[in-house]
Amino acid sequence: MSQTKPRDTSKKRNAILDAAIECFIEQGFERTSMDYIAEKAHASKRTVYNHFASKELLFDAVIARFVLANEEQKQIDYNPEASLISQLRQFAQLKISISEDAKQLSFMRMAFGVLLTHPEIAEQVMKNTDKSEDGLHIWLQAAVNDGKLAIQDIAMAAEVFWSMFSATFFWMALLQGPHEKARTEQITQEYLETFLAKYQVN
Amino acid sequence: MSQTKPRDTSKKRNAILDAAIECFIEQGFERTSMDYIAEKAHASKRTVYNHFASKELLFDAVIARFVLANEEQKQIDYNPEASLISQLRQFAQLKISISEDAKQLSFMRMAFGVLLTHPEIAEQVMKNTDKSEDGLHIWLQAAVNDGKLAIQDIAMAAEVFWSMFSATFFWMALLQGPHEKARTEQITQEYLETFLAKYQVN
DNA sequence: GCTAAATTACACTTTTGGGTGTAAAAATAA
DNA sequence: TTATTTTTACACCCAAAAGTGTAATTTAGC
Repeated sequence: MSQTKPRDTSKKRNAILDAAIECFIEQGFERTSMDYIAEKAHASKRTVYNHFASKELLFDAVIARFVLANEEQKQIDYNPEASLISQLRQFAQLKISISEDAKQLSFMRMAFGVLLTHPEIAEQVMKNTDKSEDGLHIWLQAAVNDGKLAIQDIAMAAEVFWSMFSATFFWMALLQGPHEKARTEQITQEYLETFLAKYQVN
Repeated sequence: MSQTKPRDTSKKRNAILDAAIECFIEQGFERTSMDYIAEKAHASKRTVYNHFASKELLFDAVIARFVLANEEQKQIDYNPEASLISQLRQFAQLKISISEDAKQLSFMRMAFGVLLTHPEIAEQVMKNTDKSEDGLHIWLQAAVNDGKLAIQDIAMAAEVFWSMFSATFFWMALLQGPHEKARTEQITQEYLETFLAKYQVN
């Protein structure tokens, strides 16, 4: 009779994930060896493999954890008293703050590098990421209901909004690093004005 | 007396580049071996190394060649008779057509994957790419001169324009492949209207 | 045809790194 | 304490792939 004696192995597992995420950011996926991860995690390579059957699966777990840690939906509530532009600026700030966080940027750079290079991993990762409701949608709907914005298609308007900010503060930042502060504000202002020129009710 | 007898080695060199570009697209940079490139180029590995001292340098040459081949500046001339939106749609089409060209998209995916993963290569490549004047700038200036657009900062307006289309038809296409035709037109229309809402003179 | 340059075949070195097998040691629930 | 699980140390395997040295062979300019 084999009795199941499940123990809590999450400590080592987390130590390994911590080390892995650090290594991947520091050296990139390809150049990080499993030996090095083990060393940083104060674990034996064998233990790493006991927890994660392959480097790919370890990478998947790292991504999953990162997504989990950052999926706190920062919702900005619609405030009929405040100006539209100031509230929209807060949404923009969500994207901008990513481009200002060197650690997060490094992680994204690494992750997308891997995803572009390894389609099979990309597929795995995409499966595990459910597209959650965008906080901007809710805000836009509220502004429409309040008669301040005229939008036919909320999803489309959100796409207009995010496309501008993503291109500059995510994709470009990925390649070139963060922007200068003055320039960031200048561009943000222009994007916000453009968005409102289209959707604001006169 | 050593007489120089320089021969034309561009044939083999180009065959190697052709093979390399094909291999990199097909398998990605990391997974392509120099042996395989040599085989596809109908050359010996030694010859490959005689032309390109390392895999990195071969990659650089591939990028340089691709940039060269695609740097034909497609300029759309300003036409005071035609509608602004129809002319701007032609600029948008430049970006969109990239996202519809599977081969080019594959190449971009591979190239950016490498650039994100290998910062040292990225640096090399960036050095070799001079930022050329954007055709849109010229068009926008002409439209301003014609009194049809009101733009303070041409470069900024161009950035607004390209950021929207790049995010959707370049970066997203890189990850997700091309968009459906109907959706492409819908989004394009919305982006163009947004741009004109901001800059068109009433 | 002569000659130097370019190319080839091929064997070889070397490094790297993913992944495994195993037996001993450490940790932990009961 | 005991029984079971987890972890460790460590030796190994193995495949892939970058890059080199060399001598023979082909090519092309003159």
